[in-house]
Order: sequence, then C-alpha cells, then structure tokens
Amino acid sequence: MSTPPGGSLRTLRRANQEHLLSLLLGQGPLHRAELARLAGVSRTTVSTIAGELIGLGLVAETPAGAGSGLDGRAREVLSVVPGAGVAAGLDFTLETVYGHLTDLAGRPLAGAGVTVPASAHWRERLEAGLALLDDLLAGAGAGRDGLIGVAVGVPGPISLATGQVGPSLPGQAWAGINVAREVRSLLDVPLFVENNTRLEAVAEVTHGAGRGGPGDVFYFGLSSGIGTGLFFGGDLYRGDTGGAGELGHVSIDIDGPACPCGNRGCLVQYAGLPAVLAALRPRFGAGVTIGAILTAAAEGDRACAGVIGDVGTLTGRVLANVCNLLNPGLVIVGGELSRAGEVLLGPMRTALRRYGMALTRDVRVVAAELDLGARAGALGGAVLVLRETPGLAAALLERRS
Amino acid sequence: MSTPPGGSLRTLRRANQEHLLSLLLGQGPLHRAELARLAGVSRTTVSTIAGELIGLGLVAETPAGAGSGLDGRAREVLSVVPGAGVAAGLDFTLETVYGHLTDLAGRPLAGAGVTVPASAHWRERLEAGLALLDDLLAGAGAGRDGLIGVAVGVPGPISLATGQVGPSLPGQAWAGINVAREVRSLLDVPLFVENNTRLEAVAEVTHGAGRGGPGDVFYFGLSSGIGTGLFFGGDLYRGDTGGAGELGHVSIDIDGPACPCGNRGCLVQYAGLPAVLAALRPRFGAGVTIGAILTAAAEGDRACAGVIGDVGTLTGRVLANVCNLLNPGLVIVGGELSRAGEVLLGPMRTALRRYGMALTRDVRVVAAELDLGARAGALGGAVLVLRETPGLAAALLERRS
DNA sequence: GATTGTTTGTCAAGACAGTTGACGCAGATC
DNA sequence: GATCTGCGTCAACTGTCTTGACAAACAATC
Repeated sequence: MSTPPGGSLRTLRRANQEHLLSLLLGQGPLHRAELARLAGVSRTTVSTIAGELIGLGLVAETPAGAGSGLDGRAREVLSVVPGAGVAAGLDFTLETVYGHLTDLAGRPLAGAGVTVPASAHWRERLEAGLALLDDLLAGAGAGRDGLIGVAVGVPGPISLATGQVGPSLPGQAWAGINVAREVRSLLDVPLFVENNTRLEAVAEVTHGAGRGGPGDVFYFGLSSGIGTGLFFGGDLYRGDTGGAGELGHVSIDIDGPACPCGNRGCLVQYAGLPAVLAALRPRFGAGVTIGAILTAAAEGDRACAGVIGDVGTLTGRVLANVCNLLNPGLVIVGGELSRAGEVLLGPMRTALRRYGMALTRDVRVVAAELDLGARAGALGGAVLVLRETPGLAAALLERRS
Repeated sequence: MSTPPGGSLRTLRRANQEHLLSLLLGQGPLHRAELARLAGVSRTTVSTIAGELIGLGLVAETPAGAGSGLDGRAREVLSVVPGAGVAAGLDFTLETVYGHLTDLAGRPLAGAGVTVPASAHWRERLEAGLALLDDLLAGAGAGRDGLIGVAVGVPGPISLATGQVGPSLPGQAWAGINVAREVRSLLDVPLFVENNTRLEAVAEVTHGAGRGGPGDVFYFGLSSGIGTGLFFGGDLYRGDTGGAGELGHVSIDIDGPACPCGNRGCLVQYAGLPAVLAALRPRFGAGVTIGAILTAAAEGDRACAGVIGDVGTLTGRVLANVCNLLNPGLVIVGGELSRAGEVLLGPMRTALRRYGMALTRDVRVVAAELDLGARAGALGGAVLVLRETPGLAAALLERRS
C-alpha cells in the first residue's frame, strides 16, 4: 500500500544513487556498463552518479582488470569501499560473549569470544560485550562511527511490546531486562535484539546450509532448549509480539511429567540436552558431557546412538506437524545436538516421512553447516543488520549527506 | 533486494501516475491538493497527471463538494472510475459454486450461488461457474474485458510446482486437475487458484473479524475438513510448494484410529464435522444435520454442547502449539462449526491458556463474522485479486496503454 | 606490426518532467 | 462589500536523463 513514491526530480536522482549503490552492495563489484544494464539506465547516467558516489567515499574504482580475454576496452570495476561500513553481531550465551564483524557485502571480517562467568550480572556481561566489540573494530581498522548497526543475541524470547526479555529456564541473567534500552544507553547505533537461536538461524540461512536455497525455511535448534527460526519468503518472522518459534514446550504427552512452564510432557523434557545427558548418566557417570556422547555415538556406541535416535524420532514427529502447517522448502537442524549428524537426522527423516502429508514429504532435512563453535550466532547478527537495516543504501548515503 | 528502480524520466512519469492512481485506489476520493501532499509532489504535477488519468478514463472528476464549511475555493474531487475494473472470486464447494464481484476499492458489488450436483464432472462445474460469472458481470454492467482478475477456490491443496489439485477426502472432483490451465483455456484474465479455506480466510481478514487488525493472523477453519489460512505481515502465506496450512492431519494420538491419509489419530478424525455428526447420531438418529446440532446446542442441549465443547478443547490444545510456534496477533475461528459460538470458543480458549506459553497467551480468539452463507470464499477471492495483482495501478495503466 | 572489430567511458546537445511563483477563482468571515 | 484562505492553472525555469558521436583500450586477424 505505502508504495515507493515516484516523487520529484531530486528524489529521482537520490533513488538512482540508492539503486546503483544497492546493486553494488548486493551483486558485488561491477563495471559501469553492466551497472547501466542492470539498472535500466544509460551509461552516461551511471558515469555521473558513480562520480558522485566516488566523491562521497562510498565507492572505489579499481583501475582495470585487463587481459580477461574479452573484446573491447578494459572495464573499470566499481566496488563499495569496504571501510564505508561495518555490521556487527554480539551473541550472549550462558558463559560466553561472541562477537563478529562483516563488511557491507556480508563477508566475515573478524570474530572472537570472551568468557564471562555464568554468575556475572547482566551489566557486567554487557560491558564485556562492548569491550569485545571495540577490540574487533580496532582490529579491523574501524571505529564505532563506521558501524552501520549492531544485532545483539540473548537467551530467551524478547517481547516486541515491552522490549523485555522473557524468562528462559537456563540462564535467567537477562530476564526482565530491556536489553535494547540498556544497549542504547551505551552505544548509539541502529540496534536489533533477538534471541540466540534466531541469530544462528540467520547465519545458517545466509552462510550455511541454507545459502542460495528457498525462502521458506525452518531452522530447528536442538540444544539445552529447543528453539526455532522461521523464514517466510526470505524474511525472518518474529510473530505478533516477538514470541514466534517456541517449540520446546509443545506438549507431546498430555499425561507426561510436569514442566516448569506449567504444561506437561513438553518436547524439551524429552529432547533437550539435559534429558539426553540424564538418560546416559547411568552408563557414563555423573560427569558425562555432550561432547563425549557425540563422540561415542559417532564411534558406534549403541546406547548413545539409541538415545539420540529416539530424540530424532520424537522431534521428527513434531517436525511432521510443523511441515504440514508451514510447508517449508528446507529444514535446517542446528544446535549442539545436530553435530550427531545422521545418527540424529536418519530417524528424524523417517518420522517425518511417516507422519507428514504427501505435499510436504519431499522437504530436504539437512544439518547445520557452520562450524564456528558457537560464533554462528554473532555472524548471524551482523548479517541480520545488513538484511534488515531499512534501506541500507539510503542510510549510507544519508551519513555522507 | 530487487528494489524498485529510479530509472529514466519516462519511468518517473509512469511511477508518478501509478503512485497517484494507487493513492486513489487505497485512500478513496481525494482532491488534487491533498493528493499532492500525500504524494510529496507539487500541485502542478498532480494537475498534469490527473488530466492524463482522466483522459485514459481511469479517473473521474466530481464537480464540487461545496458548502462544506471550509475556507477557500471548493475542491474538485477525483476518484477512480468504478467501472474501470472489476475483481471476481469463484468458490467451488462440494455442491455449489459461489461468485462475487467487487469494485477496485474492494467494495462488494454482487454475489450469487448456483447448485451443481456433487456427482457432476469438474468440467460441468467449471462451466456453471463461468456462466455465473458472466451473469454477475452483466448484472453489474460490465463485461469480461472489465475484469482485472479472477480467483478460483477449489477443495484440496494446490501444488505450486505442478498446479494440480491434491487429493482431498470429501469431494474428489478436482483431484489431479490442473485448474489454472483449464480455466485459462476458457477465460483470458489474470488468474489465482487457491483452496476454499484460504479464500474464506482472506475475506475474514479484510472484511470480517480481522479487518483493521494485526498482520499476523491465524484462520482456523473447522468444517468437514480442517484447514487454515496463515497471514504473516499481512500477506497470505502459501508455503514452499503451496501446501501450507494443513492442520487436519496433525496426529493428536499416535495410537489412534488409522486415517486414510496414512497417519493415525488425526485431528480431523475427532474434530471434523463427520466426527461430530457420528458422535451425536445415537441421540438424534441417522438423518441429523449440522444445522440441527448447532440449534440444539444454542438451546442448551447438554449432549450437543458437550460434543462441541470437546472439539473446542481438542482444537484448543492444537491451537496452543500453533500459537507457541507462530505467535499470531489474532486467531479467527471459521467454518461451519464456528457458528456454535461460545459453546466452541470457550473451551478452546481455556485449552489455549492452559497449554500455551506466557508470551502467546494473550492472543485474541474470535469467531468469523461474515454471514454470507458460504459466499465468504468468493468474496475473499475477489479481494485476493485486488491484494495480490502485482502493481494493480500499473496493470490498469497498462491496459489503457 | 598494422588493420579491423568490439566494448568502454565521456562529452555536448537536446528532450522531458517537475518546481517555483504568479494569477484568477470560489467560498467563508468580518 | 472587503478581506482572507485555499484550490487549480499558466508561464518560465531548473534539474535529470537520453541520444548520438567520439576517443581509448583491448582482442583477433591479415
């Protein structure tokens, strides 16, 4: 309804500036003639505007890529100046803060993580995160003024209405805090706040198993909690109040054990990491870790494979319902448990085929690909900034007014 | 990413034409000065373009609305010519074809239905529908050349990949048919094909319980089958291959009775109309109808209220899972069963509050409002044409070249 | 090595679209 | 009746893009 206006002549020039800049952002380096063809504009106009963009310091010209075997005069390649803007993601997990930077094209620039004791106050965690961000920026030769935006990931759902973080069972450090307001008081750049799982999902969709794939994607994050990321038509979906994607507390057994959430027989009580650990503690002892279990499963340990397979069957049944309802083009299984690979995915696919409807049975189910440790979330944050900053090209032009 | 281009000067004129026309379409009659303010363009430009649009026969000028108590010269009101375009919906249900027309602003113009025996061949149904469409057009003083598009509703899911209608248990008349191709061979206008439930959902969202409401809406259609309509950010969502919204075959009891779909204990086996009828047949006899049951329930019959209440509890539990996952801002309960009102909705809300998570517990759950008999689907079709015809203003300009 | 063909990037002239400022007009207010 | 306010239109001006022409740069061919 609120369609982009045609507007005045000054608007037209600005629109063309934005259009050419966003083509350079999206399609990478291009020469003037190609740019003219893509934009549906004459080469002369491109020349004029390219001159303006170069003058603003947003675009740079690489003298020539000669000897490329093509007829004609060598093309002079235009590209967005990498330092013209940096996007950042900060992902706060239980004990660690990860940070990641990308350039304007979404290429990773730098990433790192620092440990903060789980007992630390949220304010301390926040300061550690911002210190990390400044370190990364310094390392990349940029400052806060080069930041085009920051996305922050925290555990737990975030209410779009109040901005507060809702309760999340492990890691209550952020519960009730208005993260957006707190960060804004310390850092004056465009800001996004999401839960960890959604940021991981964004990273997987753009840089991992979902890159180049369909726009309707279901990301299934299996870790301590069970969260998901929903993409419809290529866009991250948050729900009316920001609560979309909670699948851990779907009840799969109405007579099951009581869950702290108030429901009974929740999926997470059977398929969350604590449940997996508890099931294998009799065999491996109290100190068993998820890493050890995954290793054992990979080496053929029957008990481990059995427990993980059961999780696959259970989650696969839920996945069948999700696919019936949403009919995604791709399912990406992420989270720590996804490193079990086929031991988990095999039974999950079997259950999906068994319980899903015909039209949705062909959906591809793949494991997450990114192996940045848990840094994926931070990378996803930076990517989210690039994807969701309204009119990135416009914002860049605005700064250099 | 594929943002609208700035483009050339000719493009700019066209963009401004489209912009002004879509403002008139969306905001109703406006005078030139107001239009100029809304579009961010000078009054002179509006005058010029308005002249062109009037010349094309798309816009008409109402001499004056004088004596309105306002200072200054009387404004001359511009509005889209009603006859400049008509949108149509045809909804094919088991025994009836409904048709509806709206003008370009979405205002209903005319609607009607004709009965076609359930045993009739799909081609016969199609011809009856097109005859109905021509009748409606003639009654509205238009012809097929005034049609800007038609949306056709059929029972069963439609594959975006093949265009074929999938199997739907009641009413196999369309199974395997490529409805889009068949209609196109008889009628040369832009065409949409959807399942009945989605069209009803569109009507409810724009003209019924959802008008003016949030953009994330879950429409829960309870009839013979159980279908849904999903709206994310105001847009109808179809899924990767068109199969989104199938909720009837969610399994709610893994050990339940076998369902023709291949699964066990499907929701529709407990909450579909046939199940409701079967449950009450011992009390009311073999010839019992859904109308009789609804009447009895409204008059306080315990057995009817009990059975319908059970359906509410069951569907409410499923709804809780859906709301956890999708966090809609509004749930509209439609379908024949929704006419039971609070007898159904009360238990449904109770189950939702009981089994849903905190963030999604506040969602409003309301009954569908439109009481056009089953004509809602046809109206929804016409509305769908208006909403989804890409660049309606552009298309209108294109025709009058 | 010179010639030909092709594509690029730029320049000058022209066409086109929108704005500015001024004017006449139509109603309300004093 | 005089004045004020806002609407719609005309003429002159400004800004933006395009067209057609040209030099530059590279590959292929004679």
